Amino acid sequence: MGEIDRLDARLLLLLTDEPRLGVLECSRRLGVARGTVQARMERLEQRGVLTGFPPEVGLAAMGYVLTAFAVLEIAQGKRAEVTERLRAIDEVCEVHATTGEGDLLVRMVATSNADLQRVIDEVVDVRWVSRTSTSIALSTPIPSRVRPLLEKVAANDEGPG
Amino acid sequence: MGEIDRLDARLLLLLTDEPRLGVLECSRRLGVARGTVQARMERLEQRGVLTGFPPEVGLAAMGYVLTAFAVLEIAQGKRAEVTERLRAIDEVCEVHATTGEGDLLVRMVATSNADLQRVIDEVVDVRWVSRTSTSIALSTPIPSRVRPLLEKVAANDEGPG
DNA sequence: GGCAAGTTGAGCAGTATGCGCAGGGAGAGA
DNA sequence: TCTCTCCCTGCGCATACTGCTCAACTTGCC
Repeated sequence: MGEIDRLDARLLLLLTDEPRLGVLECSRRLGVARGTVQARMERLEQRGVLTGFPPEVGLAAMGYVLTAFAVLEIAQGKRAEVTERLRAIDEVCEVHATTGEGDLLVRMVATSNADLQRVIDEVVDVRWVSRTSTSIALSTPIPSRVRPLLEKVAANDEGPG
Repeated sequence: MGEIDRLDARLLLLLTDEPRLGVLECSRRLGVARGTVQARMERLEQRGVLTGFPPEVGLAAMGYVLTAFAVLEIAQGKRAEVTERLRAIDEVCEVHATTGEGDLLVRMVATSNADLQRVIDEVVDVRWVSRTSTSIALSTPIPSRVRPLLEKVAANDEGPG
């Protein structure tokens, strides 16, 4: 089912490194026929492995130089309501529902300390949020990455490619 | 400097919705000349606003159905060492250095409960990690998004576009 | 043996890309 | 007001890629 073979992984790695590569160029680099690459990409999309090529936006370059995380505790059974309110806050960039001490993990961005204060206030003021704990991201030693997982498959001996 | 005008924002929104659009098609949709779109994209890349079009990989479809977050407390002054060790763990997908109770926020993935146990153990066993607190992501009500921030600019009255 | 799936190499029409160039409009400064 | 610069526009060109189709070959499996 959710199996990715070596060629799939090599293709994804190639696209990770040079996302604007065309199908033809990929086929040349991988040493396979163009149709094969086309077919692989279609299948990867169908399986939900390759979900698209969203533009990666550097928020810092847009002025959103601050990133913060908040852990929210919320009233029992109010997760849907709270997330809806959070969705309406532009600066909220990501929300996960989690086990453990907190119920929601929120990532948000802001342009300045004052702006961050405003955003945090908006988040905290959401109804049914009972307790919050906020941390500012000082740096991001490891930005979001998938490469190592792909490399593991690409290095595998099984499968063609 | 880090200013994005309305046209830039509309272009980024367009690419967010349909990332594989070509320059020509973008120019048609935005009602501007092709050269303009080319120039805008180059400038956005130079400024670091548009950093690329990385393939978005559905980890769940690849078998990594579990996501977990860990907050690590580490020994004073050992951030570099710890992040280097974390970097070597394939399943660690993201690390932020934060203020507050914890020092590092780690996002990791795994294929099963047993696998997650192994990954967590690897993370926790990193030297200089003194205390950890782990949460499993049950769902992701708001996946990583930038759209609202772009829309805010696109809706603005200032600037051409 | 025979079927199904995947890969290959080829071809074709349509279309996009990178590049250059001349002209025009808007804003800054003398 | 004149001038300079920056940006957008519209055009054209040669090259290259895309989506699609086809027949033929390999592989694994019933």
